[in-house]
Amino acid sequence: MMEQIPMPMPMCPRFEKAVEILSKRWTSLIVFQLLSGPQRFAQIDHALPNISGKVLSERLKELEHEGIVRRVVFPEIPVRIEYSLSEKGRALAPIFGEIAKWSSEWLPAPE
Amino acid sequence: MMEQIPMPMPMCPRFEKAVEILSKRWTSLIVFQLLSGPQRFAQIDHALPNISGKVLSERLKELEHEGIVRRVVFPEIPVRIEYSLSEKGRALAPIFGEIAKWSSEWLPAPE
DNA sequence: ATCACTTAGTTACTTTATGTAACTGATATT
DNA sequence: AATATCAGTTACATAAAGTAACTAAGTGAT
Repeated sequence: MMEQIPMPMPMCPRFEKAVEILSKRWTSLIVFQLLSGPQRFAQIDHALPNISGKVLSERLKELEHEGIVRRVVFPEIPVRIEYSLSEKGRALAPIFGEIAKWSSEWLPAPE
Repeated sequence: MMEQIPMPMPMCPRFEKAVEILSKRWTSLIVFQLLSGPQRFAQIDHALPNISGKVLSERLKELEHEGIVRRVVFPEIPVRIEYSLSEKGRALAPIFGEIAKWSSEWLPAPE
């Protein structure tokens, strides 16, 4: 007998896309790190101690492509490159605010 | 010469843990799906059309272990197993609210 | 001139995570 | 007896991420 499986509500594609962006490994932490201001490659790399340069470089490209991160080249010697959040990127801040609230309410404090 | 890299603020470990949970592939979508009420394995599987049974089963175990998802066995024939969110899990709702807001403001609507 | 050092990455290679399809076992329907 | 259900598991293949060495253009030290 065919059992009735309730037809699922199709998910909003924009919401799905947002989740896809945010739940790619490292993306959220990179954006969160950039919320504290423009930073250079090595700075971000050091702030997120276990990320590899390879993946950081991939993620920054993807985020730039999404219009969330800006990349500005200062032709000094040696070259200086600054990564920062666009308005679209800064608009993600309230999401992190809610994550912070949830984590402080529901996750155990480390001794 | 050793250049001064500003010492990064160490990230709050609870916040980091929350991001780790939420940014594991599929986790967010599973939790979001369960926000609409208790559901069985096959229902969740059908609602998230590209997830494999294997990974769904892994994620549900992890989320149960985190205390976010509850698993209740009804010893009917065939057995019925219901997955639902705990209070800790339902408390994640505001995060999804903010993601929804951001996505409707900043992501292009599909034609 | 040569060596060491900088920045912002890239390359080749390895390990881990995820996807795919077939399969399980207890029971029911046809 | 064959087929179906549910809630998964298993073996195998592919994709993603981690690791360490390397690059180019230039500076400063020896």
